[in-house]
Amino acid sequence: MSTIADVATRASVSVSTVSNVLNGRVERMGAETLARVHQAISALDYRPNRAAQQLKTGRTPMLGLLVPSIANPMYGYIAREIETSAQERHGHRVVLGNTYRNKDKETGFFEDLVAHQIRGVIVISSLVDERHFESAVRRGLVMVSYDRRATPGSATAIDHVSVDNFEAARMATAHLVAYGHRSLGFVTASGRTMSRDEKMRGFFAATEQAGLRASAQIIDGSAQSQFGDSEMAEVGMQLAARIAADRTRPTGVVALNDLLAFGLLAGFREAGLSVPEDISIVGIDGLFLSALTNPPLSTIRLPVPQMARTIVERVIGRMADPAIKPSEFLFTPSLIERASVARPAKSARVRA
Amino acid sequence: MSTIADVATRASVSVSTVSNVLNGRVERMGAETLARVHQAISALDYRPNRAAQQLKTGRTPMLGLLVPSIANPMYGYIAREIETSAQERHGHRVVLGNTYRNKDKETGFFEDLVAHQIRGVIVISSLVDERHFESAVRRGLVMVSYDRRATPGSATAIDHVSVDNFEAARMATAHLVAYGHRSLGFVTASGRTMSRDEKMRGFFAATEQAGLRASAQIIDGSAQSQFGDSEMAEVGMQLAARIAADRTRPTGVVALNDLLAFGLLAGFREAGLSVPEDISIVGIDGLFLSALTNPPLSTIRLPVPQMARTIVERVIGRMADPAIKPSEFLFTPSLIERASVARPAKSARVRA
DNA sequence: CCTTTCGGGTGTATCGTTTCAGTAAACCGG
DNA sequence: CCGGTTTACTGAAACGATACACCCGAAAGG
Repeated sequence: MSTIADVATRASVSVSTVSNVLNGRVERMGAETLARVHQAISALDYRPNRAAQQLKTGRTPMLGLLVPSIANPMYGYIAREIETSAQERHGHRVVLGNTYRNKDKETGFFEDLVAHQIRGVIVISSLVDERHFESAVRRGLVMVSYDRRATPGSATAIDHVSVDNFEAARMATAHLVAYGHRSLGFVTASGRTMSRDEKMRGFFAATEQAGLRASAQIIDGSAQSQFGDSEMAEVGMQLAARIAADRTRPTGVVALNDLLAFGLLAGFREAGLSVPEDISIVGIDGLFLSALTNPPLSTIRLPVPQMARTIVERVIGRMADPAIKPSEFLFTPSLIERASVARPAKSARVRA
Repeated sequence: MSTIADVATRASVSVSTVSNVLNGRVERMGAETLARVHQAISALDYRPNRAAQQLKTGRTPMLGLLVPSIANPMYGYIAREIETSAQERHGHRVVLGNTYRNKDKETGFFEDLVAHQIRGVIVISSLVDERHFESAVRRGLVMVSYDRRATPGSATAIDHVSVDNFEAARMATAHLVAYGHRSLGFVTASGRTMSRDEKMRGFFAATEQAGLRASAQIIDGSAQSQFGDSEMAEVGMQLAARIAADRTRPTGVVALNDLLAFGLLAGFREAGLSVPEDISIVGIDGLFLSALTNPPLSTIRLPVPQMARTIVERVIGRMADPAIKPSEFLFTPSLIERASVARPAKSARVRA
């Protein structure tokens, strides 16, 4: 591998000069010198050593990206958009880590980032407790968090970009109400995250407004582990069995997310219930897979590409200019109507 | 951030001594000195600057991981296993890149890795042409490739670990044959990759052995883009429509992969065909999602965690010892019987 | 008592950049 | 033709670790 010194020698200039052209400081440089340097660079196929640059400048064009599990299709989707945006629009590479929603893993990742002098990190959907985030920020990380709102009251140094989860659940619930459902459920995994809490509030707000609050219920199931890929679908299957066995079950449910809805779909089928004839379901996320289920899943789509772009712009922007204050970005979801929602059966309507 | 010099000062020793304890060269060190150094390290909460270490040693505990699209659940699954194994078992972080099966993106990623002095890279499922791989290897990368066999004849410097794709397709086909199917199809996306070619060979081998070669057919559809997540499912839907319209259609098909099978499932339903009554499907991959489809998909499971572990061991191992020769690792898949395969209908059997 | 050996450390060049102060030559107005 | 600017570069000190060569005092050997 050739170094900047090799280039300098070959172009018969000083190392400084080569460095100057490398960094675009060419305003007052002789045209011929410039040409010689360029010529030497390409002749030697020279690329600056990032480690050396980084040691000197304290910067490196990399970002950290923390997800609960990259095997979860939703996180995979977001990660793809983030990586692509970071790379194509900002020339940054992405270091990925699975956290399995484990605090120690998160902390360990932050420490490694700091050791590598990677200053920007994107954290996807995590635990309610974010104290270890704050300490990472104090160590110099510029952090943006997806899918959790700022902790109210605490002046945080973290950007938050997320979908309006309250609104997402509200829309999903309202959709069910519009189809004549009077007995509603919100199906969720146990374990609290910010986004789950908000969705529950949205669900209750919608039922309240429809005067259906009394019969509205939260149905939640425990996942042994919490990281949310196949686990999430399994919870859905178990919960479907439980719901099917319940004689006073809701006629329509909104699922915490599409993956849980997939499990519900499978579980209801197994229990002999058909969707949407016996029970309606609406998911949240808008995974491409939701178009493929049987029946196709009605769901709430999140504007993932836009969110990803915002996320990346924020980290990079704040790294470049520390004066920028962290803030909160809320995106509006939209309803995709498909075939998992129908009017409730007459018997059910009577029962309710 | 404190440096090694700060630690040295605080412990009243030289930097060399601190460096020695950092690197485990403590055999002939005074117990008390050692204690003082440790004490200073934790008092200052010191961590070595990776950039400096890297500049000096030329190493960095990172790996590159290239996938066509991390939004594809199969690649997400593999990526999760790889990252976890690299991190937990070898202390390496993973830099992720989406290639969209684009040669320039791949090349660009390799160049960035070289610039960052990251010497190990894992490449998932790529184009048939691997000349740019060889040139990356010449630039010093230690590469292991997943899901493509070594190009026969060319002495390559790349490890190949993959599933026995021939066997996977053969098993899938044989499963259909065992259920009495006499008219078989292999459904694939257009665009050649190594693994696709092998699966086709396996399909033909199985039909041949069953004396069904004459009626066995390849059914392929073009994807506009090639990176394979929602695209792949869309191809499946289109192909399902085409197959449904064909009066001499096969009674059983094996799909290139589970995602394609999902598309097929949705497409057949839309076309009014039911699975497995009207047509049987078997997928390949064994995604957790395949258990959730309606009907649950019979498929060929790949031993992903084992493969991931092997992949990571190979990169890290070969980075540590350049004397290790690259080689090829083939894993055996296994059949998961679920409900998307049944005996063909009588009418179909007559027709065949 | 002098020389080796060895335990326990230390000094410093080096990795490949960046950056800022410095400088030599050219230019320019008076 | 002189002093001051400008232009076009150059020199060298960092950045934070590593590692090789070296060193010093005490014990061992003869």
